[in-house]
Amino acid sequence: MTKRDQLGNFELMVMLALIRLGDNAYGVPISEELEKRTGRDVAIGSVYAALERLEDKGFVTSELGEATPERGGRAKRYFRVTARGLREVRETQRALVNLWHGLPELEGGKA
Amino acid sequence: MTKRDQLGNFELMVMLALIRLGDNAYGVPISEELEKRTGRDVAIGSVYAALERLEDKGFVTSELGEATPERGGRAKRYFRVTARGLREVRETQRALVNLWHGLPELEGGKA
DNA sequence: CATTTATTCAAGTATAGTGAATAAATCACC
DNA sequence: GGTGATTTATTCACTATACTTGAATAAATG
Repeated sequence: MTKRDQLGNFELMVMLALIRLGDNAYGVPISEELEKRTGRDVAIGSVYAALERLEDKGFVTSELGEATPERGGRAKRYFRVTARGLREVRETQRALVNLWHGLPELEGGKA
Repeated sequence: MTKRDQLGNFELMVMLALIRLGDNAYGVPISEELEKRTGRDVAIGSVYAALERLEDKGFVTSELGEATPERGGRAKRYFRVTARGLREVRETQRALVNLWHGLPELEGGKA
């Protein structure tokens, strides 16, 4: 019955990319950041799907960027994490770190 | 078409509990370890389901315990992580740590 | 056969991955 | 100044995989 709205693996990664990107967090750079730091291919569609779920859960908010930049292309939709979202990220991080802390098999993954 | 067999969030946690438990890794203590370190309720059925997926992926192996212990109850099924499983855990850990490394919002989650 | 300890099953919901379609802006050209 | 090509970005429809839950089953002992 618990409706806990936990973070999935990919959702957590998206949240972390979002935090790092700050004011420049929208679809494309989020995707690039994930590829760069994880070394895995990231389908952009997955990113948007995760962002939508996260917004539904109240972990991020979004707003459209300015309507007429001096380049071609559609307007960007900027995302930012909410206080609740940040709390949830910390919570998930804490759980993981508790689980792997002190395991000699997992050295080098430090902080 | 990519069949990458990545670790889900819960699967990762189960793997970590498995590593920590060593020779005593079977359903019940795995579940307890998870509850203890994450602070979240864990349905034992979820643990078994994850273990089965992990075994399918070649990340863990299992074998039945001795048939006649001096207590009631069915025989235990012991699990252990494979070399490939350990590699995958390290890989996932590395990706996460890369993503949160250096973010001031996430201090205190150290190693 | 009652009790204990443990695993398995079935069926539902949630999360993730993919490729193609659509949207909204600028630019070049006449 | 209207039209279509180009650019940048988001959305959609579907499929696949992961997770959850509660109840059922299994295998041992007293």
